[in-house]
Amino acid sequence: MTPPKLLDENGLKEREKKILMAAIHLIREAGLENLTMDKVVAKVPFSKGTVYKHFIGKEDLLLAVSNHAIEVLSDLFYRAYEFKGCSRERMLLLNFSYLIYAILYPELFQAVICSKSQSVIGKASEQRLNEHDQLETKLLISIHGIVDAGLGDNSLTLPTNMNIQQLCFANWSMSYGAITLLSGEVESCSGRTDLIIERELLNHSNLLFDGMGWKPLSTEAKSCTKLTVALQTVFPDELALIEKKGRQLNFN
Amino acid sequence: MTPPKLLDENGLKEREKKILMAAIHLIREAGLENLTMDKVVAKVPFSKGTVYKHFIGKEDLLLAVSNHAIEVLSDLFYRAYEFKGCSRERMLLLNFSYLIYAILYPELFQAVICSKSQSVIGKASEQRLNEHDQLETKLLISIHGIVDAGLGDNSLTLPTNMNIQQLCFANWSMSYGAITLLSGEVESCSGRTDLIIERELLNHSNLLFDGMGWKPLSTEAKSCTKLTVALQTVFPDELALIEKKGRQLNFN
DNA sequence: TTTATAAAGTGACGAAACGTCACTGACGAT
DNA sequence: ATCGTCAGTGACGTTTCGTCACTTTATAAA
Repeated sequence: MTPPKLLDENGLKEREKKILMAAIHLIREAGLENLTMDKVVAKVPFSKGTVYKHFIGKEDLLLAVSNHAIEVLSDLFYRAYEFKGCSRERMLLLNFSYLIYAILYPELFQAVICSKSQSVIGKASEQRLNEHDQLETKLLISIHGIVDAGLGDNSLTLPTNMNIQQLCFANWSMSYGAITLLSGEVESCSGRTDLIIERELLNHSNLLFDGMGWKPLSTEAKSCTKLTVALQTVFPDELALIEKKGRQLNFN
Repeated sequence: MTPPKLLDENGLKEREKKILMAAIHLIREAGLENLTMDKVVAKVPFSKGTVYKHFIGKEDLLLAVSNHAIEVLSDLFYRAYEFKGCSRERMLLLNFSYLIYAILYPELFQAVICSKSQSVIGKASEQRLNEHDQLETKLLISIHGIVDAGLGDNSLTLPTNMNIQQLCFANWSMSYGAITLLSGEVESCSGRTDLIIERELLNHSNLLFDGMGWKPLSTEAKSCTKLTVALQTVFPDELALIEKKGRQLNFN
C-alpha cells in the first residue's frame, strides 16, 4: 500500500545527459535542420515515451542543448577572465574565446542562436527557461569581472550615460554580431567577401575599446601579437583542435 | 504541333506577389513558427500545385519573404543616405532606420534572421539565393556611400589595417548585434534588464564611431538631439506608425 | 513467498504538414 | 473537329510529432 519510490535521482540526470548527447551528435552529423525526435529515440536505449518524460518536445530538447552550450562557453569565458594581463587584453581574449567556441562547436553555437527564436522559447518548459536565464547570467559574470577590473585600475572610465551593465552588453552584442554574421553557420552574407572573422573581431573589438577610451589604446599597443601569446597560453588545447580541423587563426 | 505560349509573364509576377503577401500576413498574425504551406494555399485562390510552381518549398517561400524584407529596408537605408547632414550623423540615422524597420515590421525582421540559417538556405532555389545576394549588395550601397562621404571630407580616416568594406561591415554587424539581441523578437536575453534598444543603439554607435575617430566626436556634439530632429525629418510617417503601435523612441 | 499497488516504460496510433504526381481542362495549331 | 501541349488541381504517400492505453517493474504489506 505504501507507494514505492523507484526513481533514482542520479540515474535520471545521467539518462537525460545521454539523450542530450545523442541529440548533439545527430546535430553535428546531419545538421540542426535534420534533427528529429524519432532519430533521437532510435539512437538511445529508451522508448519515445521515456524521452518525452525528460523533454516535453523537440524545442525543449533544443533549449537543453543550448543550455549545455552556454555551460561550455561559460568555462571558456572564465578562463579568459583568469588570465594575468591588463583588463583590455583580457576582454579581447574573452571575445576570442567566444570565437574559439563558435569554430570548435558549430553545432552548439547554432543551437544557441536557434533557441533564441520565439518558435523554440514558446514551446520549451518553464523549468528549462529558468535554467537558461541563470546560465546566461553566469556567463555575464566573467565579462562583468573584467570591466570591474578596468574601472578599478582606471584604465577604463564609464562613458557618459552608460553604466557597467550597458558597457558589458555593448561588448557582448558587438562580438555576437560579428561572429554570427561571419562564422560559417550563416551562409551567404553578401559584402562578406574577403572578410576573415578573426581579423574583423579584432578590428571591431579595438574600435569599440578605443571608443570607450579603454587603455592602452590600440595606437599604443601591439594588441595583435599580445593576443596571439595570450591565446596560446590560455587556450593551447583548443587552438590545437582548431588546427586539427584544418583551420588556423590568422590576423595580419 | 506548335507549342502554345499561354503564360503571361506579368500575371505570373502578380500571382507570386499575392502568395508572398498571404505568407507575410500569416506570419504577422500567427508567427513564423506557425506558417504552413497548407495555410498559405488556403489563403490564396490557387491550388497547392500552383503555389509549388512558384516556390519549390516552404524554405524557398521564406527566403522570398526575406528578400522582400530586404527591399523594404533598402528603401529606408537610401532615405537615410540622402539626408543633408554630416556623414557621421547620416550613418547614425541609417542605423536607426534599421531599428525603425525592426520595430515596424517585426515579421519581416524575423524572416530575414531565420532565412540566414542553413536549414533555409539549403532548401531554397538557386535563383532565389542569387536574388538574395544581389539585394544584400544593394543594401550595402547606402552604407558605403556614407562612409565614402566621410572619407571625402576628412571627417573620417581609415583605421590602420582596415579598408572601406571592413569599416562598413563593422557598422553593420554592430547594429545587427544590438538590434537582434534587444528587439522583442529575441525573448529572454538575460542581462538585458533595463536595456532599451534605442538608447543602446545610440551608445554603441557612438562608441564605434568614436573608436574610428569619426568627427565630430560624441564629446563635441549633442548627437542625441540632432538625431531626434533628423528622424523627424526623414522618417515622420514611420515614427507616427511606431507611436500608433504604442511604442515611442526614447533616449535619455 | 505471495500479492497488491503505483510508478516507470513502451510503441502503436492519430493528427498535421510536406511535397508529388497522375489527371483534368483550356488553348492554339493544323 | 482533332490533336498536342502545358497550366492547374487536389488526393495521396511519407515523414514527423506527441499522446495514451497498456505492460513491466519494484517495493511494501500480508
